[in-house]
Amino acid sequence: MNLVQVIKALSDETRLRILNLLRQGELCVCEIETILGITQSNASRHLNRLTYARILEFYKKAQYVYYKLNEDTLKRYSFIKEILDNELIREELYRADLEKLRRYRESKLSCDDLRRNKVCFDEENQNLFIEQDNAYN
Amino acid sequence: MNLVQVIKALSDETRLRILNLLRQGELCVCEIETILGITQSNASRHLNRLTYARILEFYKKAQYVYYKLNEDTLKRYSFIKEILDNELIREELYRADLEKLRRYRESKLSCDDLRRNKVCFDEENQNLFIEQDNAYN
DNA sequence: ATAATATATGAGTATAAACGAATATAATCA
DNA sequence: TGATTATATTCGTTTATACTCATATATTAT
Repeated sequence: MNLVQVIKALSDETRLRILNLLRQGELCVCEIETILGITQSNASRHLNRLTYARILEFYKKAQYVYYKLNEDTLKRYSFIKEILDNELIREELYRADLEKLRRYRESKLSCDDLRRNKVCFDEENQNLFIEQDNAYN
Repeated sequence: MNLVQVIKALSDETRLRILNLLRQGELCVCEIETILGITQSNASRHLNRLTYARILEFYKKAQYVYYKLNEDTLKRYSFIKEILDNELIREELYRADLEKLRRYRESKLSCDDLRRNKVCFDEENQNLFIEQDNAYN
């Protein structure tokens, strides 16, 4: 892994959004999907790319895969830390994502709830809302 | 210009090589081409891209266009400075380019000489060599 | 064992990026 | 003025990237 490859791994908005979330602590794939409003396969692919560049690492627990920042890599490439700590916060998009994450955590809902109850984020007011299970789900 | 766009501008090896050279001071396009061994149109395009991202700026003097780092942008995005100051030097490719630049400057040849005499860099020993003008050039 | 769920991956498509060759433009020199 | 030179740009091609939909895999729950 050389410098250009690391920078390329950072040069995508969705991947920066993922790193922005994971800066607050580990998350499983379905949490990332839901908070960012992206498809499952898209989330998986971006997570894979960041892992390949060693910017992320993961561990499996039950049926979930938890991703988190690879601290060794952040130490080695201090400019990544600089971006995460000082640049992301300057743009509204990333601040809004953090707000969604905060509300999700505040709700005390689990990843299971997210899927079972089809929890979504209302794009207008950023609030969590829950569609209860019904026969057609 | 937002964060992703700046990072994308940095996510190419040739552009990093250009920035690496310009860290040592301004250069005109033909000097960059020759030292990096890339085509004129390629050099021009990458310089344009870096200028569009405000990482570079330029001024014209006679028939030449001189490019240099935009210090305001480097102050604003300190991670760029971090990359230029601490990361490039770690990889052989960029160190070799700096050595070519040093030899070029040591030779006291001008940009005019570079072109008129078809100065090239021998890729094996990194030395400058000069093909004298002749009727077939 | 079977069904359900979380995640990864394959296939196809659309878009972006990088490049070389040729041409256009603008400045200089003879 | 006409030729030369430095740089930018256009065009066509190739490769890389991002995305969706569908399917595969693996784990859990019943």
